[in-house]
Amino acid sequence: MNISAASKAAGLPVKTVRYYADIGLVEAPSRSGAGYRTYDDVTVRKLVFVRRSRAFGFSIEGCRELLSLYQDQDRTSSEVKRIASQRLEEIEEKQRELQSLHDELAHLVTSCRGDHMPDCPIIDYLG
Amino acid sequence: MNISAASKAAGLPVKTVRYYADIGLVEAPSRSGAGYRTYDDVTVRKLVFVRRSRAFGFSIEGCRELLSLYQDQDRTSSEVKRIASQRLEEIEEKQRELQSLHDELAHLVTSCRGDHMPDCPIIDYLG
DNA sequence: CCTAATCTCTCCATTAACTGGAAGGTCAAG
DNA sequence: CTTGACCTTCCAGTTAATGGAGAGATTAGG
Repeated sequence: MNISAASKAAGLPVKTVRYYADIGLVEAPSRSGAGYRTYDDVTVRKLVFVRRSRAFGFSIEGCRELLSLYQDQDRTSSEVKRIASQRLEEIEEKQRELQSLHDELAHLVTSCRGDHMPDCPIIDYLG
Repeated sequence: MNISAASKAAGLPVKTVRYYADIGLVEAPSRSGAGYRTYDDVTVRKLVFVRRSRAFGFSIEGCRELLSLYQDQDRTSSEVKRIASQRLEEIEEKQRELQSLHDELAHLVTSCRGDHMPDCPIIDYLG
């Protein structure tokens, strides 16, 4: 499988597929005579794994950790659960931040008349 | 006012204060004989303005735009409101994303037993 | 077999918004 | 006069890719 086929199979851009091998997130693929990367199904499955993990907002380092559990026959589900719970808490923290940001900004936007006059509670608040 | 005083007054790190002048977000401060930056109240107020705008998640370019409205006597509140509303929508979009992420991950975490066995619905989902 | 289009390669630069650190000059206190 | 705090510039690094140049490889059509 050349890189563009792997890219399609994994649902990731070609550049990203190369990048993930460059940083050692997945193993470097073997090369054809002309130096073309040749991907196998195992690596493609890891790429898919990384794509899904990234979609949950895991950092590359987090993906590295998850990948090693993915490949570890002796893992315990509690290890995985711990990592996922941690990420869940980060998401919840972010949600709280965003909520208060939202409420404050929404309040300001509501109180702004939005007319042709310069007076503006939003600007007043910021300044 | 030397940079550390301005930094404290603005509530921003010294490095950031320098940076904001470097990128032309606020005007470059005058210099003392020895080359020390000397800040005045007007610039400090703009730095505060930028800090608050950044806290709402406005990009530097967004801050630039807001700052120019801040200083524009002929602005209309509708311009400000438009920009703020736009940011509000971005926040809401982000909230929706985060919510579905949260729900999906929470579901997985809940369904994972978190014991000493390797079987794990989280890993299964990702792989 | 030739050519044009498509793939692929490597390497370098860029993005956003800072942050960290090195090497060195300045200033105020004791 | 020295110590320590403060200031300067410049360069590098952070995250996770992405864009592009320039060059080689492969494939499809004629």
